[in-house]
Amino acid sequence: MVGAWRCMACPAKAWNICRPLDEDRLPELVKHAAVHHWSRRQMLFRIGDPAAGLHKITAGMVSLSKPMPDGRRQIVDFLMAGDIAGFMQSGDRYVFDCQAVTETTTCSFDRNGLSAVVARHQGVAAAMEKMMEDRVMRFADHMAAIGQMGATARLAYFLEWLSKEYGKRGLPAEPLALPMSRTDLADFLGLRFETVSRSFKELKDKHVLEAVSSETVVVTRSIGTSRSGAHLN
Amino acid sequence: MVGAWRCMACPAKAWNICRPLDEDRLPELVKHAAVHHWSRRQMLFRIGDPAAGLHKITAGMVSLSKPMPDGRRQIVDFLMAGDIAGFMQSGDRYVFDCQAVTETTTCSFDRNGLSAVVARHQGVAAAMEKMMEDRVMRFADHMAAIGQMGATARLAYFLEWLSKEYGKRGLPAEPLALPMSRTDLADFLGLRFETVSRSFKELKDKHVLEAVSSETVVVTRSIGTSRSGAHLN
DNA sequence: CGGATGTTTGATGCCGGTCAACGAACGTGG
DNA sequence: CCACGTTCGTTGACCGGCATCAAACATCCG
Repeated sequence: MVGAWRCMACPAKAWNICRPLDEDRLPELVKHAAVHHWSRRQMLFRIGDPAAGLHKITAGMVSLSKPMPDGRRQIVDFLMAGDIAGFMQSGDRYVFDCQAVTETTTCSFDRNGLSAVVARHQGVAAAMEKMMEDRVMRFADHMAAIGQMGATARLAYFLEWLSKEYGKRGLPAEPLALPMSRTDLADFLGLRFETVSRSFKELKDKHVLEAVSSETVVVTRSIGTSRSGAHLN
Repeated sequence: MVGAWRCMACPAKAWNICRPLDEDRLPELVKHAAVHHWSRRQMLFRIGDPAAGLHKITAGMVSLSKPMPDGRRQIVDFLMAGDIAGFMQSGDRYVFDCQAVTETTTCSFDRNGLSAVVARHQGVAAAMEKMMEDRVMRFADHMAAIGQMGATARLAYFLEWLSKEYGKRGLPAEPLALPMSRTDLADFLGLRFETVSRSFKELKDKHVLEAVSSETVVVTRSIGTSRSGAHLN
């Protein structure tokens, strides 16, 4: 349970379901919410778990993934401040694994409570719908990247996306923080972690990137227009 | 414009937006609809076109795809009887290319007219939402297949999916019709058409398939459990 | 029949997967 | 504080799967 006064300081207040609610209405939503904190690698939920609630990320990053029968996994998305994890469900079960990539705080909503708010506020319902649409389009883009691009181009596409996401949230994109491991990145891009590492090297050699550290880089040339690695695959 | 009496014979009546409407309510929806016919390879709409309407497929098959800057394309989905193309939009523009794979007939709805019906009927709104959810999950599955599976496993996964889709619609799944070209299949699976052809051969050699013709096969062994080609990639 | 289109099959090469070794960063315990 | 183990990222060597280039074949249709 959260006091609505807290929301005024919440960095995710300006996004999706909270955005359309003014100070008077916010308590309706907030009374169904609780702040949670998750440590690195902790699972927020697993595929097949009863879909207890939705987690709106207020800080940090989580991954959504599908495990494969042979132990591999496909990370389908990285979610950041303002995004909501767990609103996708089949029956009343979660359909993805959700794992904290960094230390993460969430504002977690009871499903039924949120449904009530959605039913009462057109703006909130529209926000939910828009999130779903955005996710479909994003999945399609990602699918196209994995299906059609070579390794280096996939990485470039990812860096460009990440940079934009940081920009939307007012986070610094230069240097660009890469909080996820090489393995996470590989599972996201449909590659092995060694290949991800080599692709970083190629971007550095082509002077598209400068490495500050293994988890921070500076993009020195516009990736989208440089067509870097676009000849691959 | 369609007479509601026609709907009684429509094979797609039992799906999504038409399903929740009884004979009395159907005309509300139908007055915004028009039957269209599309020939093989014809574009229903292109990415970036003003999103004029939604096309509910009553017979045939269409592909949804994203063109890449270098001329390649990623087919993100094949839609069949009962599915709706064109409800995904960014602003008021279509976000995919939609092309007829086979001769196709659609029942096409004016967007504003449909919106009015959606606003008035909870069942129709729920149907739209469910379609969106299903698409997200399907895209995630497809992404995982492309990202994690080898060529032959991807093909097997596709055949299994197609078989199920036919089953849902009461279409014969044995023999299994493959109306799309090898190129379409390649664009869907993130492969080249030669590789698709070779993967078919491998499935035949492993006695998972029997080829009736190049566009009709018989699945002789359960693909899902055979783990065919699952060792690849 | 001849041309266009689509599928199969072969030969070859390269991208990325696999296996392995090494180094950097970090935490723990002596 | 340093020795040690663990985890993660990098780099190298090698190889296999898929792309590429090419040719033969099948099917359809004017």
